[in-house]
Amino acid sequence: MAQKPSIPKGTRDFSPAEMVKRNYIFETIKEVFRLYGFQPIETPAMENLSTLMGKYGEEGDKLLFKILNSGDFAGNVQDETWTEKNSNKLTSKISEKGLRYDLTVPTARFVVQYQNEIIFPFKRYQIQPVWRADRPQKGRYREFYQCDVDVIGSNSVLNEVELVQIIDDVFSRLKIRTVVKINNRKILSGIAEVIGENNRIADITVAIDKLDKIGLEKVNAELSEKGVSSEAIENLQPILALKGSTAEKIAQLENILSGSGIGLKGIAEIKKLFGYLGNLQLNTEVELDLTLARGLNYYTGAIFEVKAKDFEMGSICGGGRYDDLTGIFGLPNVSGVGVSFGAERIYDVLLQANLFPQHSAETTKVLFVNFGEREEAYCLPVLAGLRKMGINAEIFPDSAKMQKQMTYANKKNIPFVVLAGESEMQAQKFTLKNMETGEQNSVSAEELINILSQS
RNA sequence: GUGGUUGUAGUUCAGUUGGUUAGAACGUCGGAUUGUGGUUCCGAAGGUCGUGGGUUCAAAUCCCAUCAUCCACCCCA
Repeated sequence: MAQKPSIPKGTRDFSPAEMVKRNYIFETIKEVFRLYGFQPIETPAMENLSTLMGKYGEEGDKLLFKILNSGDFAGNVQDETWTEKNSNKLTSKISEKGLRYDLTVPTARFVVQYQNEIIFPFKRYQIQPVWRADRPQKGRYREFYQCDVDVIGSNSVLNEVELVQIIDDVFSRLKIRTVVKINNRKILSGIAEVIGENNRIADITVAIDKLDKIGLEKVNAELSEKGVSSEAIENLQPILALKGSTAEKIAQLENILSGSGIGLKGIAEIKKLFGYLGNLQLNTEVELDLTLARGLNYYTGAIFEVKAKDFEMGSICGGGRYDDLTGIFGLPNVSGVGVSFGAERIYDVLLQANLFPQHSAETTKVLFVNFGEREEAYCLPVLAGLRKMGINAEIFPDSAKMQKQMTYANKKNIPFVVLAGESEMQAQKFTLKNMETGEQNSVSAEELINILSQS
């Protein structure tokens, strides 16, 4: 046996059966995006490293896949650069491109680059793979798809409302019961301000984020370890302990944050958002969750996270608002708000719950068994008629054994088989077999098309 | 980046204190069945035991190295 071929760690092949399922998710998501007026863009798999570096923090830079320069990349490097063995320095000499790490930064680049052509507010969606040189583990890959939908260039809370509607719409169609958790960065900033730790927002939010994971005590321990004063931690306790309905939480927070301008601004936004959402007939639950911080530190307003009920699984969708999306590329004061659907995790949920449709537009509906040349000729016009009606149909290309052809239909999960041999030809009929019930009928060409276009 | 796990047939895995020719299930192919699949029965093909070295009369089994894999942590989707 020759050496077994393989693919890089953390990457995957997708079989036809898997692609049918994946496309079901992507198509459902796209349909909903279009329904709200979003249009697709695509950007290249690779970006200039100058576009990517420094946008994801120090960790992120390490997790970027870098592309070796073409040609004689080593020739221009000075000897001392090699011998110094400083990877960072060396990298900049031999690599100037990298694989995209997410879709947000390329979109920001896109907006800045085409700012004079883009119609604002820019409502775009983008479904493409991204790459991270992370160490893969369960449910985490080095190549995976992101399904982003964003509105860029509008500060209106109406966008947040519509994003929640989109989330509701998508998961209703996929039949996944969800709860949408919402928070606001300004409230978190307000909290930091009120407890007197203005510039420790990052540490505080990261710690708060872990509240339901590691518990109150460990969060407090982590906070003091990070250098947050014990007084501030003390002041934080009533906030962490907030209970009750969203409306009740908001009322209490309004009180607590009365001394913080930014905090009150956040309250106002949240109030408006929940006010709108309250009047909509949503299937999903929506709640204010102050422990929701998300690691990304560029969010400045609303923060979203969607969890699947009935499943032990991380979030299946998340996002938020960032007020200065494009500033780093030289276009300040452009706000963006969006969410990203986690296709891989949604796939796992649908698979576990057996929620994928049995047959889709991408599977064959009917197979014609091949009995020989004369029979082939007899079948071809009907086959063409079926396809004209938009029915996926195929004929087995060789007059192989019947058993083999039936097995083929069975494995491809084709629901109908047509048998047309000598006796059928004589009677100008076709035998239509239902592969699920085993039942079969003799029908004319016209009836065949009628039956298949209706079932 | 840190810690651990496992590498045996296409796949999932057995394989005794080291001992003759390395097994099973599923899958594949063929047959029972020249026009009937998914359920039955019979048969066949398929392995340099991840790779390299060492210990031994003898290694899938013990030791070392190396590569790969999966899992957890950090972080994230």
